[in-house]
Amino acid sequence: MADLLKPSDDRASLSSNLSLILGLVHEYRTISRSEICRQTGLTRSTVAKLVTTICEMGFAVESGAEQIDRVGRPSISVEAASNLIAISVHPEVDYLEIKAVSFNGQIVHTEKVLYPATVAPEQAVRDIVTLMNSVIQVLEASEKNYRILGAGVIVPGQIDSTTGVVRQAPHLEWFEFPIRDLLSEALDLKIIIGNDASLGCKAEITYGAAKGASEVVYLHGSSGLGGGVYTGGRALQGIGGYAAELGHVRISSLAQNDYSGIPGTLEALVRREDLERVLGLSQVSDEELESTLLNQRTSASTSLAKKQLEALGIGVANFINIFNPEVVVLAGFLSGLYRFDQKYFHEILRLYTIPAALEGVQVFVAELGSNSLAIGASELIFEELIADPNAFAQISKPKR
Amino acid sequence: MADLLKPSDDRASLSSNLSLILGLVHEYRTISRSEICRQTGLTRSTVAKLVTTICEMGFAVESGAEQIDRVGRPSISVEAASNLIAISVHPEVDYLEIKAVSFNGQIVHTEKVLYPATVAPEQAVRDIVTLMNSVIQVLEASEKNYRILGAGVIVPGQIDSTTGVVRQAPHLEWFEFPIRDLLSEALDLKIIIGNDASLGCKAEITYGAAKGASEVVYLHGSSGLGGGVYTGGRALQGIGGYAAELGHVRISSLAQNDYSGIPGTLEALVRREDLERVLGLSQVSDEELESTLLNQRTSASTSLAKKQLEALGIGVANFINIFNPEVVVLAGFLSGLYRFDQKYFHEILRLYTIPAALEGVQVFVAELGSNSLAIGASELIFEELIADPNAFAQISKPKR
DNA sequence: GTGATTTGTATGACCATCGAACAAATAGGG
DNA sequence: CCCTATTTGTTCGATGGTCATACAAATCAC
Repeated sequence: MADLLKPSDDRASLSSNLSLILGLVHEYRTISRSEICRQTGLTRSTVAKLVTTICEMGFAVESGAEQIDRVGRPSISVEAASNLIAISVHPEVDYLEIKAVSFNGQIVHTEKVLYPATVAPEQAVRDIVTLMNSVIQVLEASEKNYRILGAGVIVPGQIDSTTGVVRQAPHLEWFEFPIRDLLSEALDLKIIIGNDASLGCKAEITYGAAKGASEVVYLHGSSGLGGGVYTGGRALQGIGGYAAELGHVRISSLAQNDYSGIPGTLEALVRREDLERVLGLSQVSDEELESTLLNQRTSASTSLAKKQLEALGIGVANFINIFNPEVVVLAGFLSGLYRFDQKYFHEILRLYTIPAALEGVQVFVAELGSNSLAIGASELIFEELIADPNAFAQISKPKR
Repeated sequence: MADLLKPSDDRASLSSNLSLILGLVHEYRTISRSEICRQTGLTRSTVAKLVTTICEMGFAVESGAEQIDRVGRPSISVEAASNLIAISVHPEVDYLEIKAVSFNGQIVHTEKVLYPATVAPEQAVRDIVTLMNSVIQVLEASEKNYRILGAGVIVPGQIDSTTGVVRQAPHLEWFEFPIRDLLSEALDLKIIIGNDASLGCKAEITYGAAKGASEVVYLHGSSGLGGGVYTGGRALQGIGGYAAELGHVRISSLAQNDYSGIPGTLEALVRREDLERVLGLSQVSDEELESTLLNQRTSASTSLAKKQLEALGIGVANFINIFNPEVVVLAGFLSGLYRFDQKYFHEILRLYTIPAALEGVQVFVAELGSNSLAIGASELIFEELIADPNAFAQISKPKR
């Protein structure tokens, strides 16, 4: 049970209709007041009052009416503020990338550093701090009156989001590293960390291939194989936040290990590097890998791709039986693998799923490109804003 | 997005604090007003008013103070009404059982019919109607002023709960059978159908081994192998309600099929009938099976049990990686299998899980015995009452 | 222009909840 | 046995978010 439930807030994140509307404004970037009425079921008077509040708080602006061509008085448009910024921080094996994302979904600034070799986490933190300071300087120098709300860190590995500790990120070789506190101390900024695949999933649901879906299984293939799951419109967290480790699900009796040392798992059987090797590639982008895979089919590459597709299909079939999702999103190099032979993939699904669970499922490739993770990371911060706008309001509203 | 969101109701089931309190009363059977204040965070005045409303509606009664031995004025106890009844209906291969469950959790009446052979679904419906009428008659003859709110049907198979259709129940040999509408028409009663394992899971979470846990994986082994999952305190449904088919998750490359024709799944590898055969038993209860398994260990039975335990362990390990649950509940004959060699089972878990996901997990055997499913089915009805008490209030409250 | 339609605005009313003040009921100590 | 501290129930006025109503404004179609 909820130990201490304050009067008006329900257990969910949307404490009030203020949050509800603010969320809509953020989601749609710009939305008319009448549309807000329709979506929320609130009356015009209530919406008017709440929208005014949101604008007074500086989270949105009312602009002149937009849509025409319809009978009736045109409705006022509400636009998400463009000066509210959440920063996404993405440390990877061979680079460090920082992007500034505005509340209305624009990437307003990007900085990137390439790493020739793996760096220790302490060094990475130092690099993040210098790069962040540079970003902050640029933003503050602008005339647009930017306001930085916080930063979301994209971690390719298992994290404890409540403590802000990276538990293990095998590729980065980070283990039990308290990155959140280190960063928030050094930068005096709200920091939230998130798993890379979960953030990609969040972004695809909010703005991409799975837009609006409430039951989503997302699989992201890069060097490893990560996953994200939404059920009932909420991210699958688990008790410690380690849920949705879909790459480490065992689907075969084979002895081949994955990066976490578990044999016969999806990650052990569907490997980007094996595809690269059989195609004679190395260090290529997902797009290059895909085009080579699709256009230069050899018997060796076809055989491998089909083997991987079968494994992927069995894995996805399991997830369909488990989650009965509305949408399955394949991201990273999995998009290309899927496009290699969609028909075969769907055959595998039919073979290994309960018919009832399969029937509503749609399989999509990811839509959002390189900004997907950054947008997901920015949502970490913006979700907090939306859940409790008052905490972020600059001008404290006059008491009475 | 919620299409039409009425002012005060949030998207969750708990529309108001009235529901919140009614849910507490139901969960605790009897709870003091001061305890309600603590649990909800509402003020005494508000709780007083809401509790009065609940009592006026006939869903609870206020009895004299109970607890003593503490300083201060003793708090008034609120008891869930004992005359509100939800009926559970359980058609199985070899029997049909109906139980009447009161709002305060008592089984007030039971009727059971044995089936020598499988019956057609149409015949089963006729039997249910006659048996239900008998139950209704008994209850109405009582002086306790029983009020039947509806019936929950326990289905051992896949169902569409929104349409009330049994999609496929292989053991019963029921396919695409609209049992809800047939029953509600014949009985003029609210009918809700649920999957057996999901209902068992619900019961164990509300009153059993997983009490109070929000992230639970439940596995029930009988003739087949069913599952139930709770995440974020809510049942995993999926888009069509077919989620949590944990028995049909493939974990091995073996060719052995399960009841749904999928090879290498948990259900195909962990089979009650195989255990019975190796022990020279047939048609025994779970308790008998367990005691024989534990006390008469032969090399053949040990080898089989260990093989099954390994398969079960791999399956559960997968679910741990996927859900990062707080509690795993093993029910049916799986309890006995687990008790056969817990240590071995946990070794398997360590082998096939991500350490971070495993660390918070507790494995329990089911606590509730034969009434578990009936209680889960009754919850189907009582949850509706709790979500919208006004719809069930007999005396329409005076308008002003 | 006129009417129909849709939306914004202003105002009063409603209702759930809070907060404060007081009464009631208990335990423990002198 | 009375007094105090503590906890809870009760009452009543205040608050604040939302609704409903009436009216004004802005657009289209004729």
